Amino acid sequence: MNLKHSKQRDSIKEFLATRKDHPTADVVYMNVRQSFPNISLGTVYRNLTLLADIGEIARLRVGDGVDHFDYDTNPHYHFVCSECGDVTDLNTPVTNQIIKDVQETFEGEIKGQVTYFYGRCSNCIPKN
Amino acid sequence: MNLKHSKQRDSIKEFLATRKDHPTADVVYMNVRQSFPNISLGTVYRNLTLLADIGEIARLRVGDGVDHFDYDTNPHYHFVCSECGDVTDLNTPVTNQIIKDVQETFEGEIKGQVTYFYGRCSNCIPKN
DNA sequence: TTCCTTGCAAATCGTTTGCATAATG
DNA sequence: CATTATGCAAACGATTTGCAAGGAA
Repeated sequence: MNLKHSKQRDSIKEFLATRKDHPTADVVYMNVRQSFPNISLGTVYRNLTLLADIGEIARLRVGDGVDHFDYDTNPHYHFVCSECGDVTDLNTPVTNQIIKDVQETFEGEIKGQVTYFYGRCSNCIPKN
Repeated sequence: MNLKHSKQRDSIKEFLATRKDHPTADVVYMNVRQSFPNISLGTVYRNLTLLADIGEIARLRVGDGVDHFDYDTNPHYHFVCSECGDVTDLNTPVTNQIIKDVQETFEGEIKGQVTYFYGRCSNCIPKN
């Protein structure tokens, strides 16, 4: 894979690096547009896909029908608020034990695992 | 929610009950059409959504961009083959311990958890 | 007769892609 | 110069929805 430098791609990575939440392509687009008013959604999608493919960022499919992107590629759990849709990091360490357990009774080859937790985030729990 | 009987809905449930894999809406449509040649994709989607909402079936979002549906609503893990796309059940028991662990360090309210495993199924592993 | 359900088609949403042009190495 | 990246718009695939007609209680 032959890469060439691009200011747009840099800007997308930079933006992602500043966010601890997990923006969608559209959010990335809205924000990067402040530095590159002419950037197109297509370019944003192309670069997000490329960066995810080469492992510089992670694509998160949390089941809400929209892809989220994460600058942090270290394995960690995510929480998805069913009410506001926010995706946040959890700091419980990820274990591989479950993969070993499952592998024991499975004839295929398990390469990985995706887990996300859902519920109500603290902001969405009514305080009285 | 006020439900009325419908042959189409029955047929969709019946079909799902016979399958241990996890058909997509389109697959359900193709099959139910054998009994109801005039059924529309919209009706299939509407009923699958309805049945999932009232908890009679489960909607699986395994990250391949298409919703799968499962007649078995008991909590169990799923494996997704990255090569052929097949979704199969795993028989490793689901534990709630991980939820308790995560809840310890999380201010929100965790209601559930979704895990799927991916890799190569036995059919897709080359035999030499 | 009420109102839920259907079939049909059009609409929506997120994402991808073809193409001509611009930028990079 | 060779090739990758861009902007734009059109295309796409999965799913949803508006509407008038049909069916269940």
